[in-house]
Amino acid sequence: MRKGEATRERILDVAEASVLAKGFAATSIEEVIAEAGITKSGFFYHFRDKNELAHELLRRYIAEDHRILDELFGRAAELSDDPLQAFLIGLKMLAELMADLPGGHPGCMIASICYQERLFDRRVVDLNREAIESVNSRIRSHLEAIAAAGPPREPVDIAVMAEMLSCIIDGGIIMAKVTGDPHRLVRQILAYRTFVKMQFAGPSAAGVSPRSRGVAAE
Amino acid sequence: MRKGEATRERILDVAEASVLAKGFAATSIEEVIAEAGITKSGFFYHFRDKNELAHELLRRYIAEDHRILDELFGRAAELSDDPLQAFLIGLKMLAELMADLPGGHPGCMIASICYQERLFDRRVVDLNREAIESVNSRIRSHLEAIAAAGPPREPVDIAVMAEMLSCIIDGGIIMAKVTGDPHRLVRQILAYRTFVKMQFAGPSAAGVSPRSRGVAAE
DNA sequence: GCATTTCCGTACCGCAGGTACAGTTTTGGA
DNA sequence: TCCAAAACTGTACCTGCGGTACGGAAATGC
Repeated sequence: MRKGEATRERILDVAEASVLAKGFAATSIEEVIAEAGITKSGFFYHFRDKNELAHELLRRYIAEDHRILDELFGRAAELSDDPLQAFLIGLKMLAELMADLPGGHPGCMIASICYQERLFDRRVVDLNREAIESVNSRIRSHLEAIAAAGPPREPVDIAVMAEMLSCIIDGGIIMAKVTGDPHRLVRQILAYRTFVKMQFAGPSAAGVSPRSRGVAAE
Repeated sequence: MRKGEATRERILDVAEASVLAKGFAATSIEEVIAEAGITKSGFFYHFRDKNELAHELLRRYIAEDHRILDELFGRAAELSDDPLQAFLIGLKMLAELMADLPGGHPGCMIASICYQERLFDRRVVDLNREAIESVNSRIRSHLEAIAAAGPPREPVDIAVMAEMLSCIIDGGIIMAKVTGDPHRLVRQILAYRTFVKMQFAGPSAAGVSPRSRGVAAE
């Protein structure tokens, strides 16, 4: 039971790296089992077929993603009672997290699957949609709390601003991977942070509502 | 000669759609030639191997991309002498162009290749990097002209703001594809437009430098 | 110590990428 | 009109991988 879990995780680790580097179709089971140190029979003991591998790969990625985001913005909320400051702190911590990844972000599984839609059954595609909407929803709730204290400087839909972070991250990952410069992703997240700050706490908008000065405010 | 070109383009059309929907490895030559109405021998007459297909696919995509961007911002520049207004007009036209795509944007070839790096030789990978830097450079030149007339409200590197558009587009395409809602890409481009407008022409920054009122200003 | 879990070995099928090469049709130009 | 080049077709073949099937062995936990 415990040993089985470990092997399963090892298979998923190897497969995830391969999928993000070569795509799902080019991720050969032979290569995965060779790197994971098992046989083909061992692989098919853990996963019925390749499609189930994809499903579990995505499920695990989403769970980890949610865990990280919740912990990150949870800690940020402990550092400031003001929703805006907490969100800005969270964004800065997110940027630092990305900066600390050795070799840069390996890639977003959601984006990878998105560009190979036709390979997967509806369960995987639906899960992918739910995942991205779930992240959007989490971010949106933060922005709604911020907007409750005062309207944005320029009229931009809160939902669109929430989606923008997902776009910035996915786009930033691509930018970083293509150019070979991991810092590009970090810069983009901080640029988004500037956008949020300007929308809700720009110098000329100060005084509209009581904004506490948090550690992330510059 | 002319007939050969047409067949070649037809192959590339079919292959491009398949690559953006299933990935490169899963794009079977058998399927491409069936849809293009030729034989396998015919395919290998035009392309030495699958890697050359990838290279030509990317080359064609980049050329078309540059053509569209140049024409779009070129026309925008004719509508306003002010760099900021021209850029804002260009962004709005870009958003409209994306909104008019039937079935939404089919996907970005650069992003697709990025998530399958290890499949291709260095020529393709290098071309991909040059392509994204080239787009960044084009956008940056516009933003530099804008910044020359007055500093941004918040200190954000012009290069980062230029890269941000690429990120927004690539991220927006993914968001639109995964959710099945093409309009999400349009909204993101317009949100980026708002960011640029706020940075260089916000109401509280007015009067710093003479900004002409263009048709795209709201 | 015993059942369950966790894997190994082997043998096999079908499909697609890719190669090789000879032959055929189409096309554009002199 | 003819001819050479371009633009394919047809066939045959090799290789590697996804996937199946099934029997058995070793490790694990109670």
